[in-house]
Amino acid sequence: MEVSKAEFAILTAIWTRSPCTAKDVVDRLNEQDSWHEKTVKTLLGRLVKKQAIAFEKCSRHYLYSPLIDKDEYIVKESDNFLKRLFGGKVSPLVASFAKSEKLSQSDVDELKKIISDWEQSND
Amino acid sequence: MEVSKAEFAILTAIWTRSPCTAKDVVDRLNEQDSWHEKTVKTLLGRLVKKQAIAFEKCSRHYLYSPLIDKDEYIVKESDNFLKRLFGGKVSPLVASFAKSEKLSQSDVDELKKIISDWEQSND
DNA sequence: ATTCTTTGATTACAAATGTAATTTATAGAG
DNA sequence: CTCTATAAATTACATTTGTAATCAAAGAAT
Repeated sequence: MEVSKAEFAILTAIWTRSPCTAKDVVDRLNEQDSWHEKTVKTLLGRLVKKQAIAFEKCSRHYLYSPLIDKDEYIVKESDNFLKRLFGGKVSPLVASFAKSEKLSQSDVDELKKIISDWEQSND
Repeated sequence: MEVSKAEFAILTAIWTRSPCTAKDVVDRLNEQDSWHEKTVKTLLGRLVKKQAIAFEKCSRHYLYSPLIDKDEYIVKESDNFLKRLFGGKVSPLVASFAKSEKLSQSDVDELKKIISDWEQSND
């Protein structure tokens, strides 16, 4: 199942805290960018149709909840992306970032931590 | 400037070796997947219109070349992707991969190499 | 109970995308 | 010099996407 970029933004807002109303989603999104309420409603409908989210009626308004797991979805998306651009591996992406001076010391520190944790659990 | 996924596949084939003919692109793509010649021609046309590639006539057929730099484009795309899904940083992506058991020993080795190179040039 | 207001449902619509078929021009064959 | 095969240009068309406006139903206010 595929969600578009705009739909993904909606989904992210729902992942943040759910169940939530359409209004909640609009408000949450508008902390960052400006979304028209009608647009958000449309996208919520599309996400429901795609079975990415579900809703339950609560008197006059709906409460939306995710049907797909955030981590799972994000890993799948990342995997697709890496396949398209980097032969499916993370390191070429990191290398590319390093090469274009987009790695900070804190990025590197975090990477080192991730690696040491990985090594810890892979002995 | 934006290129779609299908257009990106074409562009990648052109980056591999250029200048090259439409036929070259089709052949190169068909080593992996199956692309219809007409589809490839359409996409070449769209890439020309977007000024992502250029062509020069060589008697009856065209020779295509990229107008945008591969590394630059890939970094920009990666940056956009990371912004959308990971707050713009690489480490959360790597962490996500680690968590879902998608990191191999060789990936980790490569990451360590990238990090040590980075530290070398950032003292 | 009737009207207003809010919220979900339906409809709209252009641009982008994937996927090709048809038309046209032209280099090469005879 | 004419005909044909091939490559590029043009046209096609359904689907997806972004972005809303309009329609309809159901509580809330009076």
